Amino acid sequence: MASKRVTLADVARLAGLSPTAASMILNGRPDTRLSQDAHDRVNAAAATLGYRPNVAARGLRTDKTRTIGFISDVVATTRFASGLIKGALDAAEAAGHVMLVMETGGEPARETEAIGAVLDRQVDGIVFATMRARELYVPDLPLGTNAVMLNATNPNHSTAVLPDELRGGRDAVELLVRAGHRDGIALIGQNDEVERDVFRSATVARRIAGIRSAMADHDLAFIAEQSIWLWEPEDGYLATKTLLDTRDDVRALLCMNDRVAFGAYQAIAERGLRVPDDISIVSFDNDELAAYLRPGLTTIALPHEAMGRRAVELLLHPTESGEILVPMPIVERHSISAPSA
Amino acid sequence: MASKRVTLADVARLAGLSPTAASMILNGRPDTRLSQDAHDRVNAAAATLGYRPNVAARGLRTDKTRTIGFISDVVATTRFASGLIKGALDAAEAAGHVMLVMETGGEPARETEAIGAVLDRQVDGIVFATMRARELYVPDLPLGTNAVMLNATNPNHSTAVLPDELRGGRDAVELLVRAGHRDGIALIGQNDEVERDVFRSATVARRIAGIRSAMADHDLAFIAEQSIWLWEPEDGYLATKTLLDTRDDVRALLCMNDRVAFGAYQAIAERGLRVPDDISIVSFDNDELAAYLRPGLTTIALPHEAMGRRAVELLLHPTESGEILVPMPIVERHSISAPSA
DNA sequence: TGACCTTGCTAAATGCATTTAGCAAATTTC
DNA sequence: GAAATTTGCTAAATGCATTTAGCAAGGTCA
Repeated sequence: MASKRVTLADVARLAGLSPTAASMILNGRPDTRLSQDAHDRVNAAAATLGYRPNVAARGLRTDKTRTIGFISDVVATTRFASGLIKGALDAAEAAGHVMLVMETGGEPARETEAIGAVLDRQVDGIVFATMRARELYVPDLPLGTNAVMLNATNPNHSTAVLPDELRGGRDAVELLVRAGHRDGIALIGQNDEVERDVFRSATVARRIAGIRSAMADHDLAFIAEQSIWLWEPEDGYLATKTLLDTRDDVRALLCMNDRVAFGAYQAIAERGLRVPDDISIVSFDNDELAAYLRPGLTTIALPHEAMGRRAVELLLHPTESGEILVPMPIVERHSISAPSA
Repeated sequence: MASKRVTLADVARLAGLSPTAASMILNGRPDTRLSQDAHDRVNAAAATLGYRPNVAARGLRTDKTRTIGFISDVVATTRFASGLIKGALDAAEAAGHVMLVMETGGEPARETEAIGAVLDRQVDGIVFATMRARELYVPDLPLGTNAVMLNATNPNHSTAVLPDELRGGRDAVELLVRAGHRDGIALIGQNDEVERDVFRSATVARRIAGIRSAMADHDLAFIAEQSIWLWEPEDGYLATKTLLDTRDDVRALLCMNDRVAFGAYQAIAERGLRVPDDISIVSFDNDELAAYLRPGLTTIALPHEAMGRRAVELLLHPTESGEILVPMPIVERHSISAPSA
């Protein structure tokens, strides 16, 4: 039959002391005047019995549960941003916390329910994450609940961990320029809606702002901008196909993400051209696809894991607030070469 | 200032009744003899105050927390199997439970720690998941803790949710046969280690067993078997390239997974051949890649979400035990056609 | 009218760890 | 040697919901 749980009282009894003493010793209370002998006896007793404090009972008293809530729209669900969870999980584990994961599909009702559910379990804080960085609706939280936004922003909760897209956008252009590209650069995935922000993402607008500012700094202009609404492989394929139908002076493609670049590869191959000899490509995200492509795709990575980690660290130790910008690593593979003469 | 939590006592006071009455009414106890009037007053009071039971306090008493533990090696982490989590999360939400997610990287020490952590939080049950279905080491659990294996097996915990790979393997062959393929079928990804099982996966051995049995039923034989160790795009590319170098009668490829098939597409395109006109391809997993490929890849899907859902349902309502085989859906896209004459 | 139910409700115990208040013995201080 | 500290430890309260045991008022049966 199920062996009963070992309680603090059991430990105290075995050590020949009161639960009070046992509690103080096991929690390492500093000012206590308990003897060394008492310490030894309690520690020994706890060890022999394999004592583990009941988190519920402790939480009832202290309001701390070493548990954090991770509420996201579709992060866990989708393969795109699962790095956010991984990073958060790592940081939580490192801090001796566990994570309650919830998905709301972005629906306000489920979101409210999710917040209630984690609050009922007295979480020490909540991370709100979104897949595509955007302004997130967050119902009022009881005062004193701390929260951090992950890949999201919200007017009521200023601490937000975001990728440094402005810098990332600049880096993508720099990569091309440094390889010698000046003419024949086209942009695939430009999108007014995105530039005007809001709908899709709070940060992708910055990506393109970075791109444009770096282009301007180098006195360059795109020879074409293929605007597409969705950024899936199919869209990238079509846009690139159209582009190649129209012009024959394309030497480099700046794709708004790796899935678009994936489609661009297909269109380029179909035309009998080669990456990077005929056309260089640089892109964003460092999706798993980027490594699978032949040749490997050079891309500016979305630092999902680092962001997830940072969010949890900030939740547990709020050392700074406001927008925390995490650098986007440059992942160089083989899709960029010097332009052919 | 932080508004105090509303407790059951508050509700009782407002309703002019004892906490006992309030508790019984809110929990819908059947045999109670409390008046309709009392019911109404308590419900009204709970509603006006926005009362939410403290899960820790309740758990202390009842040992039920409406929380389940999801312990995996690298499932959350990796994009491959995130569907397992999604399905589990859905089922948990549907049952009014929340999920504590932990990742152990497959390390026994972290695994033991994770089990301790979720047990400390009095979870109602634990789902143990692995990315690649395999026999999973699970430290002893206190008796009475229920557990189900997800995409994994374990001698001590018989309830295991697995994909029906045997059937899936057969279906892949059927797809080819039904399209008219009899000759010129090659297998990419055969691997003795896998067939002998254990190391890689408890279920992939069944996949290939299914393939072989269906081939035998139709009196067919592979014209070639390219054995590869890893099943990544690069490996599939190389294996297919080698195959095409050796023979020119290849009409159909049975790839052990979509990443291998992805590599096969690359090798086929490089040779100036076309899918499916020159070579049909069928594969396994229904990785996101499968939809991105041109033409779309027909594949036997790993039913991750359905599996995750099933595992949680079984954990909460153990209606059956042993191996629960979840069917692998056939996802038909455009990589199979009748063999050219 | 007295024994026995019902009905409608509540007091108090319980689960477990933490924490406040404080007691008794030993030691120090003047 | 009496008063004041210090040392070492504990009783009891607390947080919150659930649950067992049982009470008082009104009704029924004979």
